[in-house]
Amino acid sequence: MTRWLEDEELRAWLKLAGVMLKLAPALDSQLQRDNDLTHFDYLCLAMLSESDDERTLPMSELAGRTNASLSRLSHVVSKLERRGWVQRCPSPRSRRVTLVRLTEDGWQVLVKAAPGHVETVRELVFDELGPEDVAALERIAGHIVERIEESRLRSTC
Amino acid sequence: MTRWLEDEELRAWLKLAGVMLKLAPALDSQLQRDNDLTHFDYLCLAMLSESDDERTLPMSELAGRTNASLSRLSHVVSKLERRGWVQRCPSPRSRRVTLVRLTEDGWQVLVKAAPGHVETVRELVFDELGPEDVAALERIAGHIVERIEESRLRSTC
DNA sequence: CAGGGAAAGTTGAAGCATCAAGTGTTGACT
DNA sequence: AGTCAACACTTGATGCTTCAACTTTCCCTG
Repeated sequence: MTRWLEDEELRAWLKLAGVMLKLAPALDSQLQRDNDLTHFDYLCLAMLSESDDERTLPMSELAGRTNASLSRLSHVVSKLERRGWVQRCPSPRSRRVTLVRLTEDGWQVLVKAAPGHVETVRELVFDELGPEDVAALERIAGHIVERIEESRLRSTC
Repeated sequence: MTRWLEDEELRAWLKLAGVMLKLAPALDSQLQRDNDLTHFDYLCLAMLSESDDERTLPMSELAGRTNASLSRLSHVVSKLERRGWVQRCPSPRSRRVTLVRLTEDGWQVLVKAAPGHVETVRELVFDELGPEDVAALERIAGHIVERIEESRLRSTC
């Protein structure tokens, strides 16, 4: 008794799949070429830079803000730490959380990479998109993200 | 002289990034668990099944329809061929194209996997999305995909 | 028709992501 | 005070993706 997708839905779905399959590689490719960074690397640095306290966040918090699993984040933080852009340190609050801090070098890398990345995002997404489209995009994407989170909750209970 | 993103744009962008980072893994996870398939594996089988002639397509055509590089596709087709779900054969038209054909076994796998996958897509994306949202999604996603393709053209010329 | 360049595909290596299993830590309940 | 489940990670193995290099085949242009 499967409810198949309507024509309209199917077309929208194929386009959305196209975005998933093409946008991430496109962003990766620009950042990799110009700054030897993954889009996910960039996100980590950016989220740390925007945290209030000393550019520092607990692993789980950073995982939440970057939409990543703790495992994925741990591997990436190790890489960034090897490059000296980030530093792990114990939390004074609890011995099971480890804090990640953006170093000065990491901040410089971010400052250097940001303009090109933002330019790419503008070019691929926002240029020629009217304000009502931006609003619709935020609404729809937000809705999808919420549904995914709800569904994860349901499956782990 | 970087034109940074407006507040509205930034919020929309973070949500869209969330979709990229969460939706693909969510789809992969369901298909992997229930059918030992990647979302990209599924797309390949599905695109072959919908081709007119004998469930057969040239590699490049399939790469186009699945938004993948030829290299990525080649590796995946090798895997699917090992499992007996797909078969490579030479094209009668030209000796440099290789055709990929969906086998009966591959068709059965697709038939078995489809309901669960469609159900997941409904649950994560389309349920509770009005018709005008679906239309907006198609329009916006289509726009982004176009811009990515244009930008690839520009950079290879 | 000869050569050169582009197109179609394959391959191997390197880097990423995911999964499952592990360690230590904490809070809650008895 | 002791136990036990849940939390916050980390690690190593496996599989997937990308990248660069390569082969074949085709087309075009002089």
